[in-house]
Amino acid sequence: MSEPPHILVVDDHREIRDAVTRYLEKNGMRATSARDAVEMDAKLANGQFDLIVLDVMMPGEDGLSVCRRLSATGAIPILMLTALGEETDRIVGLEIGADDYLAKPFNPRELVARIKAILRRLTKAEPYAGKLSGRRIAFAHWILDTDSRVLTNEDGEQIDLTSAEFKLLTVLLERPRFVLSRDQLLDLTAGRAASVFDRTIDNQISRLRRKIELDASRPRIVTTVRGGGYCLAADVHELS
Amino acid sequence: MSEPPHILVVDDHREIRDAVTRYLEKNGMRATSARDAVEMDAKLANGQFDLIVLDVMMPGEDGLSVCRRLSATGAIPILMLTALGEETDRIVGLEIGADDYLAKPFNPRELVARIKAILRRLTKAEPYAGKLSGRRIAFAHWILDTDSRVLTNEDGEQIDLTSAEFKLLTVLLERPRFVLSRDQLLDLTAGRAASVFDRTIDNQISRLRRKIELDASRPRIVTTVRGGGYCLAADVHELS
DNA sequence: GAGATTTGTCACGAAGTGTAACAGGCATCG
DNA sequence: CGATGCCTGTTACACTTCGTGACAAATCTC
Repeated sequence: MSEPPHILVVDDHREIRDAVTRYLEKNGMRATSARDAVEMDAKLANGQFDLIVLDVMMPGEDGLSVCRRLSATGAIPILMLTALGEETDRIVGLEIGADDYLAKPFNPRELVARIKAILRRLTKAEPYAGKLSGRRIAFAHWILDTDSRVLTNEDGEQIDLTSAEFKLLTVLLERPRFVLSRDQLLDLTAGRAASVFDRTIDNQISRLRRKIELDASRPRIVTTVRGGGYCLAADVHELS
Repeated sequence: MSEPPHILVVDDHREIRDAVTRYLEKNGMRATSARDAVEMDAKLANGQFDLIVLDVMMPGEDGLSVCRRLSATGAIPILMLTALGEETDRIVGLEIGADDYLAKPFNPRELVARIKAILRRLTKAEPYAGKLSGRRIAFAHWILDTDSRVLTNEDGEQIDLTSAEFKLLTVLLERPRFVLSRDQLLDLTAGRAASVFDRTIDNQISRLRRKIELDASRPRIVTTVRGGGYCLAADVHELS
């Protein structure tokens, strides 16, 4: 989530929708709103969202049903808005699948805090080395220990990687033989967007090659795709 | 938990304590109250409680500190009460260990709902690897005895840790492979916020490495994440 | 309360990273 | 085939972030 998180606000009351989206935007998030379940589905189909703020009481398909439906796939976290009444107990009680809920009337500040808490919980759940954490990954003539960030070759020679090099290599290793643009790499490694003439990735690739290629002037492991980006050109497999 | 759950309410305001305990009892729970951390400790020592409702702002040891202390053992779930202000973000941001929080002024009904939610969550899904409760923790080539604060390696060699080193190591061991910022580390170990150019954590990391790393100049157990913080890069498991 | 140990702060050198600049390579077009 | 312009690799350098020795303050021990 390098970009500001994108929140979809689903509520049938115009005032609430507007107030919430405005407040979220004021707090550095992007916000889109939908009036009901149908509109929500349409927007979900098109855009990429990080979280849904969902009102329970809605005409048409109600919030509980929507929540059940969405959480079945587990694809997107949900924060429910409820009128403080019987429903609260039900939402909490039934494990509908919402990640949190907030009773109306609520303090917008708390809404933001809880949204952030959910997002943080989710992103934080990912350890530093990503999916490869705690493993040993073999590729080309190297074995990477994703804990200690050390590369070992067949001769037992060891090379330490810096944080940036390690992160870059990890991102590549997770997608072998797949071309990643500089933009994607920068996003995936540093979580930021590239400025116009950004040579950061080129440089890091250069530094990485110096460490892992047999002949850095003729790279075989991390290859350049002209006009495209870079690509890890090797088989990758995990060791026990 | 076949018996009604027993809740300990810790708040320095008499009215809140009384109102909350009354409300909890009306909802089928047992409730006991404590005025401050000292009284809380006394009651904890005697009775058996299922959950603590803990106010952040208290004279004497404050709620954050108490929470940190209690959650280190992981023995009892905590719901924090906060004035909606700066602290909310901090509580949510740092992994203080609270299971949920509620902003004042709150609806008592919501308090009950959240308490029930926590209790339900806990009785249901136990397998949470985060907190360490065992007294012998194995990681890398070491075994840490959390009672005596002694590290033992495979050769039987023993190393004493100072309390700061021990606390730091413990905090890291509870979150293997997660990057913790200096701010978080300082907060979690010492319970204070970092001043602008605070090198306290750097130093403690340095001292810890000297004791636990094979080659302190090339750390493999506690790795540095540039711009991020530090990370425990090893498997951690409790022994018996 | 003196001495030992532990901990926090300062300072400075070392290492890592981003940006700019430039050089060389490759493609396109005439 | 040569000129032109874009893309990439690499060096150099500035700037930031880290590691750690030294010392002072705080804490513990006896």
